[in-house]
This record gives sequence, C-alpha cells and structure tokens, in this order.
Amino acid sequence: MKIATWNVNSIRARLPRVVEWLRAAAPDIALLQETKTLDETFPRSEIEDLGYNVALRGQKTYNGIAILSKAPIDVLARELPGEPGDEEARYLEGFSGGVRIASVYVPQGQVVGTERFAYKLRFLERLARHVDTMLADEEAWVIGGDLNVAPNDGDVHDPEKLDGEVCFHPEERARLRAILWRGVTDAVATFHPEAGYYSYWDYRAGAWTKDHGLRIDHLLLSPQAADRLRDAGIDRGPRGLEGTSDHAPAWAELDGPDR
DNA sequence: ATGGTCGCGCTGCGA
Repeated sequence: MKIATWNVNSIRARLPRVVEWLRAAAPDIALLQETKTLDETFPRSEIEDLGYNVALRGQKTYNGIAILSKAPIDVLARELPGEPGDEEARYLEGFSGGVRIASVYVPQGQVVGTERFAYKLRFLERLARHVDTMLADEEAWVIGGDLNVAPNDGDVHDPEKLDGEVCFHPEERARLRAILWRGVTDAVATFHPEAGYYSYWDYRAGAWTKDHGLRIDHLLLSPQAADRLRDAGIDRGPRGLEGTSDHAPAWAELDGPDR
C-alpha cells in the first residue's frame, strides 16, 4: 500500500492539482496539511468521486489537516495530547486499511525566540510523548506530515547559513531526532539519504528555480511498519506546475495484504 | 541583492 503526505497550502485553491495528483499517484492513503478551510467548505464530494473516504479536522483560514483513504477510516484522535486549550487544527489520527495513520502539521515557528517558536518546540515534545504511547502498542503506524524541521545537514541547501534559523534550529532538530532515536524510521531518508532531496521550496526569491529547498515533510514509521517498507520518495513533479503548493508530496510504499 | 510570493479575505498575518 502507498501512503503519501502533501502540504497543499489551501485545498480550495489547490483542488485541480490535488485531483490530478490523486489520479496519477493513486496513493491508498493521502495525508494532507494546510487545507485552510472549515470542514463544511472542504471539497469533499470532488475527493469522494475519486474513490476516497475523507476524514477532516478543518479550521478557518489557517492550518487544517485531512486523511483520505480508499478504505474506510475510523477516526481515533482529532488533536495531539498534552496542551489543553490548543485550538489549532494540526493533528488527525485514524485507522484505515489495517494501519494506524496520522496527518500532522507542526507549527512553522515564525521567528526563533518568539512565542510561536516556543509553541513549535512544545508541539514537537508533545509529538514525542505521543509517539511513546503509540510505540508501546507495537503495531504498524505511519505519522506523515509537514514537520517543519530539516533533520540533517543535507536536508537544507546551505546548512552553515541556515544553522539556527527556523526549521533548521538545533533545538528543533534535537526534538525531531529524539523522536527518531526512539526507534522510528524516517521512510524517505531510508531510501534517499543523499543531500539535496527536498520537499519544500519557498515561493520567494526563486527558490524553486535555484533548487534552494528544505526536506521538512516526513513519513515516520513504527518498527512494525518499517518492517514492511519497500520504497519511499518525494514527487517533485507537482511542485513545478502552475498554481501549485510550495511543498511536494512525499510517499512510502509498504508491503502487506492490507488495502 | 537581509530580498522575494503565496492564500485568506479584505487588513495584515502566517508561512
């Protein structure tokens, strides 16, 4: 089964790109981030017409995540535990096709040292604690999304210049690596350890043309899911189209009878 | 070149 994640930067603005991507890539499960709309204004029928079930946790203007799956979806959680009062729509977890899956949109952090950056660090710590509880179940799960952290030097185009900047700050990288050290597999890095294998290019400053990207979109696998990992990668194609997201989809192919 | 471009929704914020 193929599980993909894509920060679409508004599902309503991106619908034609998302529809053509779902047709071409045909993931069994697609995890979306930054849908930027309430559940009642999500283009549900257009997605369902492609053969997907839809689970949503929307928000007006900002954030918003979704799980699309060809199999029925049982929603398990609509928020990441650990911060009561956090109203931002950044986490949705379900069970579909025999796999536990989560779509996550980690806060970008804005500027190092701000409250938004502190919120990002807290969010990554909440994710680590939740991973601990999920690891205890010893089942196959995949957490996919825009984690807004580039873990390795090769995941940014200029590691010396960007060291200490948002998305490549040591405190963020330590928190993501702490999750990986628990025995979680970075699916894309497993098949593409090479430098410069990016998932995001800023709209500004010709970043796409100059290939000044970041690898910040990730698929995290439990050991039981990693045992079934056959291949993984990033589809650059959609990023080069007109009217597209500033992120490219990442995907992982798992062996197994479940669909 | 300390710049630059999107989306939302109608002014500036978030990324």
